[in-house]
Amino acid sequence: MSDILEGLNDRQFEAASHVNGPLLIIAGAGSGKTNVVTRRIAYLIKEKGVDPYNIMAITFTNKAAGEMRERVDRYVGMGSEGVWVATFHSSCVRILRRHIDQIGYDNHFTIYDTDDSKSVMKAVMKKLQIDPKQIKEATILREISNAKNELLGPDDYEEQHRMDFGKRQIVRAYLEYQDTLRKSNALDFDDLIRMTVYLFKACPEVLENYRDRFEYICVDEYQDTNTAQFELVKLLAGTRKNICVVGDDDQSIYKFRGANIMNILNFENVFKGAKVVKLEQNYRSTQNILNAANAVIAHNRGRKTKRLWTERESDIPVYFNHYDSSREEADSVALDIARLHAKGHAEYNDCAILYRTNAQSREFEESFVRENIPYYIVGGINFYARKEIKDILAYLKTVDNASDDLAVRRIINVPKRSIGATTVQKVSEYAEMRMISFFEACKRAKEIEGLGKTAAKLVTFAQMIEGYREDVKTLGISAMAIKLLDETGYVDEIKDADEDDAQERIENIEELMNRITAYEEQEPEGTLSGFLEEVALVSDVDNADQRIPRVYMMTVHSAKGLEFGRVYLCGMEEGVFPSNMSINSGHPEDIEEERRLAYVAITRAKDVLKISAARSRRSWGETQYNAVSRFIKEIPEEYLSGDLKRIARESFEYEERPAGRKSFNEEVPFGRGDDDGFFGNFVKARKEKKEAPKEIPVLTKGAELVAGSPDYVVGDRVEHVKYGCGTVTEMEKGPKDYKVTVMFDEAGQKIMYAAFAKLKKL
DNA sequence: TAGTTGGGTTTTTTT
DNA sequence: AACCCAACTA
Repeated sequence: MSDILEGLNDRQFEAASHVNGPLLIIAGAGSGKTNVVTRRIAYLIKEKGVDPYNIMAITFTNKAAGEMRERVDRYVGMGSEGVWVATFHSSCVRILRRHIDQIGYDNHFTIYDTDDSKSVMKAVMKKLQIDPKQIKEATILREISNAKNELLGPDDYEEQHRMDFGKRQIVRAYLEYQDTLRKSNALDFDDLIRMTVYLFKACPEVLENYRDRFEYICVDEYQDTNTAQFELVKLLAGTRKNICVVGDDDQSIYKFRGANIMNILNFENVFKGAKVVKLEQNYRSTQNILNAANAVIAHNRGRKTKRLWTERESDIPVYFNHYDSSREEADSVALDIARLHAKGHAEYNDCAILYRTNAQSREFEESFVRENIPYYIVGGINFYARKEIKDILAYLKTVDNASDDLAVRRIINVPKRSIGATTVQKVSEYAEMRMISFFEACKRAKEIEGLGKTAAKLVTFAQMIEGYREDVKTLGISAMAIKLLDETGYVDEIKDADEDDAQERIENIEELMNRITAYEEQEPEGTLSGFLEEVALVSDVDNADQRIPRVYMMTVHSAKGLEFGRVYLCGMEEGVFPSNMSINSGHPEDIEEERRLAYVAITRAKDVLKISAARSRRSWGETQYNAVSRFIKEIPEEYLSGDLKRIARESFEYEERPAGRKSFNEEVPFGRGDDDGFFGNFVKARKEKKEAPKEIPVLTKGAELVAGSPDYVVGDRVEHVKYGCGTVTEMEKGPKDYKVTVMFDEAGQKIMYAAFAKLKKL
């Protein structure tokens, strides 16, 4: 027997050693599925002589893809890079970049994110005079997204709803929306999948090409696939049907995004004769945690019955605390972590705060700032969704693809160039009439009537952009971007505006510059399109480096696929988790999805799980009083410590020990006194702390950039506002600025521009 | 054209 | 409470 599969348990071995024909792996949380999948790939290559080039592994997140890549490289060694490991979306982009011209698009297409789609829809509704009060743009976009996930293009959708007058407006909006995208040479997220399927169906020779290549296909998180993705996989699998899917029906939590749980439940019917393997041994959590998880998920119907078990016994119970307010909940969690950390019982990056909605992060953030605990919020406002980042990206997009009207219009007057709405309107009309892009119309502004002096400004703008298009070719992306930031005066404008978040916004721009240089470093052949593509497809979770010592806060959705030593599952209340929407929808299956979500949350914890709820919670202006979540009541009391009737103070009477022994702790740091005076005092005492006055970094203005060379050299120790201390390992003089590489003690290696980094010599 | 103000809306989750 | 947009004013 081969040593590639050594150390696997029986079930894992059975799955990993399967070679031909369809295979369904039902992999419970923490059952080592990535291990099984990657070992199987290694086994196919090394033992069965399969060429790495003939294997494809598809995931949902870049993070999962990255992990898989790493392990495949490790097990396979030489030649492993031939294996196609990518997310659904990036796989499709790769394919479309090569062949999309065959279905009438330009290969230089832009990818629109959710925000972009929203802007387009707004404009569409205005044009079609659809009243946003009658149908919300979000409703239309959701409907369009659903249609696309079901592979219905605008024409198919129109056909299907020909007689449906209630949907008349949506049909019109969809047609116009798609038309706008096409003119801008843009695809939205859903289009990436849909167009690839369309391409395969329209051009059999292209499909044939990929079918020949991908002899073995493996799909991760299969329970999250939607109809379009399923179709894509089916097309690629062809008649060979060497398809291996891995998933867990109990962790299907993306129905709202079109995921079709039937894809996994029906797999055996669609792929007759499929081998099915269940992985039920969990290598992550303690038995107590699994007991709670099993108890909750057992309340769902329509699942493939499965029961997780482990060899990890532990004395640490699952905690439940019922606080008086969400404020108290946040403070207590922060205090708990602060105390454990002070005693050396917990590392910050071992801890995660999980909640149902992003809005809940706020209170935790406040408490953590007060306690001086480093934290990181995953998701929420995506880094790339911030205004200043979107602005600069719009510049880059304009440089990359001038037909992207959305991007051009976003920046035409940012920073202020005295080009107002009236002018934009006139240019749009002109462009529309001549069937040219907005940018093209700007170039010809002199021909447009009634613009007066603004015409010259438009021409200058267009020339400036075209200048940068040349600059990318000669200088590269980052140097062009630096030049752009400098010449447009974008950063200056932020500084001059003197808003109190100026510092933060400049730091964000700095971070964007870091990411550009990082991209250039990683992909020496990289292009501007390539960078923008990565930006569009990389999410926040992908970037969250769990090795950095800080507490991680995120929604349960974002936490899927991750694990933490200590998990604080917060806001377990009726109306929050399960959400009001799911309770009131009238569809019992919506509650089941919430329950799966709760199951995902619980199974993130390795050693300690602390669940909490609050009696009162402020949410949009009003105080709400919620009952304890039904999911908590589904956990038998013997699995919980601190029952529903007891109160906050008891959470701190136990201090868990690494060995797992329970012991009483006399000091009650946070007990409720005889009455409720303590809470107000507590908050007041902490509020005193003052923040250091904000300092705005000195940067840009070409002169300063070139003149001031840094006061440090290679080998020096330096300090960075965000990354802490590190050693300079490399310095390279660029056209405008020094490019500095620093190895930070905690944050790892970063490449940055001296003017932005503001490094302090130590 | 740009800045201000008031009113209405918002929260489920995301590649 | 916070954000976004439209309408109004300078």
